[in-house]
Amino acid sequence: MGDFGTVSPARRRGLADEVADRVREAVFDGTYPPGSPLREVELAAALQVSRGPVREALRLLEHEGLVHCEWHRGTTVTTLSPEDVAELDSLRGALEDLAVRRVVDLASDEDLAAVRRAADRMERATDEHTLVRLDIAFHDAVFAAARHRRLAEAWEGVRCQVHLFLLTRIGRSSEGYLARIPAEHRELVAALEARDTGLALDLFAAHRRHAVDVVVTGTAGPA
Amino acid sequence: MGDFGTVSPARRRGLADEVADRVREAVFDGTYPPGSPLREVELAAALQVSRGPVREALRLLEHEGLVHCEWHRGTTVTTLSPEDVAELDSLRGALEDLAVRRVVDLASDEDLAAVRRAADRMERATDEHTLVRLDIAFHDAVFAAARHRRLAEAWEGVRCQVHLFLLTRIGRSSEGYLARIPAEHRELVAALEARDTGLALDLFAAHRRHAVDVVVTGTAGPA
DNA sequence: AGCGGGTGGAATGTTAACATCCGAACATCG
DNA sequence: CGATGTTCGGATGTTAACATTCCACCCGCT
Repeated sequence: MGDFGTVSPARRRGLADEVADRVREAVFDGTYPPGSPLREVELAAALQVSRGPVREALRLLEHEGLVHCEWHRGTTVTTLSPEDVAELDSLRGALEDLAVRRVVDLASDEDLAAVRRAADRMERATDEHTLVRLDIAFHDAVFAAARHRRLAEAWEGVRCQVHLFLLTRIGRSSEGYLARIPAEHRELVAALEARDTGLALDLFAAHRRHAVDVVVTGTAGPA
Repeated sequence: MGDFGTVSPARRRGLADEVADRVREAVFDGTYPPGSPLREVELAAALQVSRGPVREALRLLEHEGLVHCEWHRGTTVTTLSPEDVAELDSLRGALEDLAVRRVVDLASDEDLAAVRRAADRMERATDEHTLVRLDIAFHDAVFAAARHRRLAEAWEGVRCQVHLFLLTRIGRSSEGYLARIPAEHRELVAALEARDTGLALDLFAAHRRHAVDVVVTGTAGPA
């Protein structure tokens, strides 16, 4: 079952990455809602590390778009305006189109299997927060299957913001979310496995459209 | 002549940004060729600052893809393999396609004028290095005209690598470069100003193609 | 009351010293 | 003679103290 043949990278990470992970989780857990200030000394004290790694982590999170830093004014959790959501969606579309094309053209069967597993995992989700997490994980798998390092890095630059956006989505309308989303992703996987570029592109575009519609119109759209 | 009406942001930058600029320039000047190690203490001593800002600057440059850091092993200037160039080109294509579409659809006349000025500036270039610099500046102007903050940030993630790539290009074949490139950019501007989406997309694609062809085939292509 | 300037506090930016880690060269043992 | 263990040097990772900057509050003036 495990992926033998590809041993774990076993690379030692610095404290900064660890701190970044913790803060990221805290933001997604709702501990730090959008707009909250993230003071370096507080985080340093809470995580029992010095301010150096904390600073580094905050800069990393800024590059991920999760927080916003201003000179001598501190960092706050990003709040996404409707314009931000539009920007995010268009950029994500450009990246995902390329990813989908590459997956269809030259993804290995193991990569596709990993994508399918990520989709399957969504079926067993019980609450919306974990479903959002698994949703992001699914798209991570898609970008990983594209086998394009720089593309995956570019996705990292919007990944957390999409997560944030999906979080506001479940705040607006969670009706049928748990049932609808897994089915939608099943279709995406099917199109990918069928190696149907046009269909996959359309389905992914529709998938994104559904997400923004909920936030923009405030409803789940036409049933 | 100057752009009055839009006052300079006048925001104070930290030392890290200053250091990053210096190192970037040094890399593009050839002071640090690809593969060179960038030691924190050396840079700190040379720039008369402490290691803190230098570390921060190096992390920034890593996000720009200009250098590569490894844990407890130091940072080195990026060396682009042929696969890297291919990755770079495809990602740049995805970003530039979106940018071109947006410029055609909703760029102001002032934005287009700025793009044209950037193209005009290339005519007066005398040596290849400054031409490369102006080439990058031209594409900066295009992304700026797209009025899409996140897209511009994504471009920043490939910008320096494209610069690096263009530098290797002039190393391979500089024949007719000084005369050809400005003309090519003039066509790009014309297509943009004509608001012809299809033509602009094609010309930008061809423009990218020319660049990679030089490096991949080792010649300037069919005369 | 409204406004301008000064002041205090708190947070970030910066620095220098300490701890940790990796790699290469040398010595050692089979 | 080859492989393994060790040691040494240099670099990065981390820490705590110092300097700078901003914001909010308050005071005095008009």
